[in-house]
Amino acid sequence: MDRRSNCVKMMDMTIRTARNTRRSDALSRERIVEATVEVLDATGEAGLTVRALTAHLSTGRGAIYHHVANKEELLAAATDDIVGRVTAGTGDDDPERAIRALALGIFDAIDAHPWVGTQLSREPWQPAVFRIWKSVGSQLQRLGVPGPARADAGSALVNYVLGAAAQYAAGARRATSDADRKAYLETLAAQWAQHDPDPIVQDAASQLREHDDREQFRAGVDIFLTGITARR
Amino acid sequence: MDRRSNCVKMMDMTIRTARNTRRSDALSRERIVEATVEVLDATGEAGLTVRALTAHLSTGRGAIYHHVANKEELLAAATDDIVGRVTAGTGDDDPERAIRALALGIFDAIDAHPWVGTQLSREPWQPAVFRIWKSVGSQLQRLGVPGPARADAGSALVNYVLGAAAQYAAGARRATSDADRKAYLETLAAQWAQHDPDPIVQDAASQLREHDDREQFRAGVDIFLTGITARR
DNA sequence: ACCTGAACACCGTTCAAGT
DNA sequence: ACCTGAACACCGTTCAAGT
Repeated sequence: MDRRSNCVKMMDMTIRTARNTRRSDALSRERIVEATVEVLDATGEAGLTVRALTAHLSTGRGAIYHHVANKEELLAAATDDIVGRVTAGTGDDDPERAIRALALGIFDAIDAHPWVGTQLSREPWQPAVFRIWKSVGSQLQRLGVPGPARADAGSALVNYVLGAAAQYAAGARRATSDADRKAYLETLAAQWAQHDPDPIVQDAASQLREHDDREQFRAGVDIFLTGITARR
Repeated sequence: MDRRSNCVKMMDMTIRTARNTRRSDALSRERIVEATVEVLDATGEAGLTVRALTAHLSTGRGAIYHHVANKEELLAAATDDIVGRVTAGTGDDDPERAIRALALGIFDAIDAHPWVGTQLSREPWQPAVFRIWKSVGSQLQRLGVPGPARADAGSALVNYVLGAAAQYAAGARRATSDADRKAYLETLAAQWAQHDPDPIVQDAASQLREHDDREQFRAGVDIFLTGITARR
């Protein structure tokens, strides 16, 4: 990591000396957000420090404050970057299929970038969450859900997606590989079963061992869609 | 605050001198968790620092580490304290009404203690979340939802409740009074409406101005229950 | 205008020293 | 055994000084 960032720094210096111009990757809000995503993906939420970020960008600690107000804005911008790619890609003709695709798209984005799940449920009025509201709202309109009911339906669906996002993200953070994840759930199920003799818990523990997060998430979307269309 | 904590310290000293015994409020995990709730309620999540907590307890910074492993455990224990009171109080005969009461109980607890909402969606395997899972699971069983479907239904409902919890908590954190909250939503709706001419957004902005968080949350629970019973 | 990096005002946690 | 508080290894953010 240190080796690599020194190497990048040397390349920049060469370019600057040769052309005698501004370095080609001069700081910009865009470049900073891109670097933020890189640092978050590589080292997780705890790894995103201003020191780590500015080292990755080969610049001084204060430099980023010329382009973003603070770390919170940085996290919101990085999250919007990822979510923007998801909401841009849902062009299905059938509104119900479009909603499913949107929800699963967000699930998969969080699987790839767990920090997105944590960030989404932290601040309701950030751009990324606004994007999700807007997407869900327009599909519900196309589905024929009328005005006031649409607000309730949208709220239910968005809150479900964000809630699941945060929970699954925490799991993905804890166990990176599939094997780790399975072992972790196994231990947890055993703990539950040992801790509490209640048949509900015994049953839940055995379900936990063999459950598939993505399938369970999909089933939840179906339940809400059923609830929405049943009262249309 | 400083005045008050000095006063408490002096009282303790008097008691100790007079009786020549251990001070009456000797540290214990229970007392520490109680103090944590007090500090969180008074100053919010950002206000809970080990320094503030140990000052409130009139003790040294390191003292709490004899009773809890770290700050994360402290937050989980404080959250479990609040959620435990909610799950203990739902004894309705009708399982559907019991689910509604549980969900609204958690909503109200978060309204009173916004930090609970944030904490609940941060760590899926903490005691407080386990409590919620267990409560929901047993009511769904009484509702007649069979094994595998019950896991999907439980996951959907818990994720919805936790997602809504985090979103509303963030709102409650930002605006304490009802008037503040209304003014804030007003400003936000105006920003949306100005920022984006899309009719979906215009419509959502006007809904936002007059919407009631608690009613919307309740509507979401209804949508979910409809979805569950429609496929039973 | 933009960047640098030392300085500031904080954190959570540890641990030798006390009782 | 339990508590104390200085010390440690960090944070995010600011700002005078540079280019």
